[in-house]
Amino acid sequence: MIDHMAAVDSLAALAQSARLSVFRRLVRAGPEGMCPSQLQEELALTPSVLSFHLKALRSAGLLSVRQSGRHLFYAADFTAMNDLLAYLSENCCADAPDTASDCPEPHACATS
Amino acid sequence: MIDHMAAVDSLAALAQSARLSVFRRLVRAGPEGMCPSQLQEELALTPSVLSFHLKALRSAGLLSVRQSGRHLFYAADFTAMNDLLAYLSENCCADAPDTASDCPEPHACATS
DNA sequence: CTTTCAATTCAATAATTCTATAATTATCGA
DNA sequence: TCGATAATTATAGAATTATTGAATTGAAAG
Repeated sequence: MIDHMAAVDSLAALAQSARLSVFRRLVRAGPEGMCPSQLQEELALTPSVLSFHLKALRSAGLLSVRQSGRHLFYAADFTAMNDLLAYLSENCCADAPDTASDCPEPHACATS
Repeated sequence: MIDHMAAVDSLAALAQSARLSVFRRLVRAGPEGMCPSQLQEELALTPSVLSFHLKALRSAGLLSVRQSGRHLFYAADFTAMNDLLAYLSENCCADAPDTASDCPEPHACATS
């Protein structure tokens, strides 16, 4: 579902203050997504900084983009996010089954 | 439960190949944890590199340490991990409630 | 007390990543 | 077509982070 390298890339993409804010805003926004100008205003980022960070999130596979006229709509990729969350908790306590009773259940979030 | 800065720090700690391997190995190991010498052998890391990365994970609050004789035991902090997972999926699709039907359920993993 | 083993620290170098500014591409409406 | 808006790209300098190998601390065993 996701490999080690992809997980590192996703985590690196999220491991930056502005990018984490952007991603969380888009998670909140849902599948409709938002365009850079809205994000820019809400999060107080300059266009080029926002673009730089959107590109990083997109390269990591965490965002999808669609165009509508001169607006772009970025949306969180919920499958990618859920894969990442699953990867982090995978095999939780496999070597200590006695304590594994309340390990995390798999995530699932809207994809459409 | 976790704030923005703590989330960035945790993500940055995990966003590195060796560190992600160490963390996942410790997640698998459960609350008992493992000592650096075991990790070093299993993951093929030099002592100083391992120490460097363990320190980074510990600084981010993702690991706990206990001493036993001349061995240290590092263990994943499951509460910290679950807080991070929850932070990433928090308010998922809040702005698009129609599509939020299958948003992630909260995580919970062994802490003792 | 000396040796050995576990683990960390330190200093130097190498590599990556962030920010800011300026310039560029593309779309829409008058 | 021209001007304005949406967004990206380019580039360079600053800052952060990773790797290496040697030196160091500390506990345990003989």
